[in-house]
Amino acid sequence: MSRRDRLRAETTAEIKAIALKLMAAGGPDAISLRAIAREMGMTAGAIYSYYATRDDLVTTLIADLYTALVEAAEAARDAVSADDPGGRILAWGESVREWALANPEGFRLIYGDAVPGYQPPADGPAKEAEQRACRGLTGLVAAAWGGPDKGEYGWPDFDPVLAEDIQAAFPGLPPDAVALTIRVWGRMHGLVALEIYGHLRTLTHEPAAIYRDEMRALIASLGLTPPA
Amino acid sequence: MSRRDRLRAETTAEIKAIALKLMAAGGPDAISLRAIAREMGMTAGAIYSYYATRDDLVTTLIADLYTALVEAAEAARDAVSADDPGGRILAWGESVREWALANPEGFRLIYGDAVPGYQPPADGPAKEAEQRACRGLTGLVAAAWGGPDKGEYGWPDFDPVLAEDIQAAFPGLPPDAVALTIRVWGRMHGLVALEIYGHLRTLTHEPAAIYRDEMRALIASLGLTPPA
DNA sequence: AATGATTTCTACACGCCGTTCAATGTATGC
DNA sequence: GCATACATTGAACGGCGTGTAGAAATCATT
Repeated sequence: MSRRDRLRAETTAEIKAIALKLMAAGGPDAISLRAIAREMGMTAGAIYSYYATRDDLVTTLIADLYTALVEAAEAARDAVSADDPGGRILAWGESVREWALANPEGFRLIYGDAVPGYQPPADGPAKEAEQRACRGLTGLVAAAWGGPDKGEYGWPDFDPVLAEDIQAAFPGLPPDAVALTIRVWGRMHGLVALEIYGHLRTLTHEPAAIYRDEMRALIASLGLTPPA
Repeated sequence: MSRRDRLRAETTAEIKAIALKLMAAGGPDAISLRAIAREMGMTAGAIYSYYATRDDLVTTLIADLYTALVEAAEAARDAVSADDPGGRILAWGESVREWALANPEGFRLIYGDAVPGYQPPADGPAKEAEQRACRGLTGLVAAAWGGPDKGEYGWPDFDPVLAEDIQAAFPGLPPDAVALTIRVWGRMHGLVALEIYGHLRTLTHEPAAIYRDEMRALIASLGLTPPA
C-alpha cells in the first residue's frame, strides 16, 4: 500500500467522520459537500475525487450505520445465553431502541427518507446489512418456532436471495416462520419509529416502559416466557 | 365575506392543491415555492402573502393530510357494526395501510422527516388530527378492554390534554388502556412504515398478507375473535 | 367619482446547495 | 530526470428559500 493510497484512505475516512458529525449536529440535511469541505479546509469540488456524487457518500454512510446497528443488536443478543430465547429477543429489541435513541439521525438515515431525493441502491453493503439483520431476527424466531406450520406462505413469496440465505442458515424452517419474522420486525420497528420521529413525545413520558411491555407481549406471543 | 377574501381563499386553496400535486409527482422535496409559483404563473415572492414561510405551507399540508387519513380510518371503522370490535380494528388497520399505499408521500410527510429542516409545531391542526387518531384508536381498544388493570401506568404518564380528552370520552378507562393503545398504534405503524419506505419490497412480495396476519394476531391478543 | 389605505405582486439581492470543468500544482513510478 | 497520474483549486452554472423595496392593483371611504 503506497503512501498515496494511505493518504487517500485517511481522507476518505475523514470525510465520513465529518459527515457523521455534521449529521449528528444538524440532522441529515446538514450533510452537504460544501459544509464537509469547509470543515476540512478544502473546496467542495475536491470531494468528487472520493465520492462520485453526494448520494454515493450517503450510501456508504447508511451502510456503515446499518452495520453498526446490526452489530450492536447481535452483541446484545449474544450477551444473553442461548437457552433463554425470550431474553435474547428482548435484548435485541431493547438494543435496537437504544441504538436508535443514541443515533436518531442514523436511524432516520437508515429507515427514513431523510435525504431529499435519495434513492437507495438495490444492492450493496446497505442491502447486505439489511439481510444480516433479517438473518439475526430469523434466528431469534427460529429458536422460538414450535408452532404449527399452516403452510400459508411459500418460498417464492420471498426474495430469492433471502430465501436461499435463510434455508441455508436454518434448515427445515418453513416459510411461515419468515413471514412471522417480518411481523416481528415490524412490531419492533413501529414504536421506535414513532418515538424517533417525535410522535410519542407529545403523548407519553414513558415510551421505554411501553416499548418494554410490547416486547414482553411479543415474546409471550411466540410461546416463550419473557424474563423477569 | 368580501370579494377580496374570496379570491384570497381561492388562491390559498390553489397553492395547497398544486403543492399536493407536486408532492405526489416528485416527492415531498418537490414542494418548492418556486415550483408552485411557476405552476401558477406567479413569482415565488407572491406566495409569501399567503404563507409566511415554507414551513407554514407544509404545516397546513400535513394537517390536511392527517385529517384525511383519520377520516378514512374512521369511515372504514364505522362501516363495520359496533358489535364486531375485532372487525372494526381490522378495518381501521387495513384502511390506514391502504391510505398510506395510495398516498405514500402523504404518509412520509405525516410520519417521516421528509421535508429537510422542518420542525412540527407543538400545537395546531396537525396535533389535533393526531389526538383525533389517538382517540379513535383508544375507542377501539376500549371496546376490547376487559383485561385486568394492573395499574402499571398513571394519568401523569401521559400528555395532560390527551389524558383529559380520553377520560372525558371513555369514563372509567384506566391509564393502562392508553398505554395499550399506544402499543397498538405502534404495531399498526411498524409494518406500514417499513413497507412505505421500501424495506419490505426487497424481502417479500406479500406485504398485504403479512400485515393482515399481524392485524389478526393483534386482535386475538386483545381477547377478541378476528373476523373470517 | 375621487382619494387614501391596504393588499398583492414583481424584481432583485443574498447565501446556500450539488455539480462540472479547465487549470495548477504535486507526488508517483519508470 | 521525466512523463504520467492524481489531488486540488477556483470559477461558473442552475436551482433553492428567504427577504426586501417599490410598483401595481384593489378595496373602502368620503
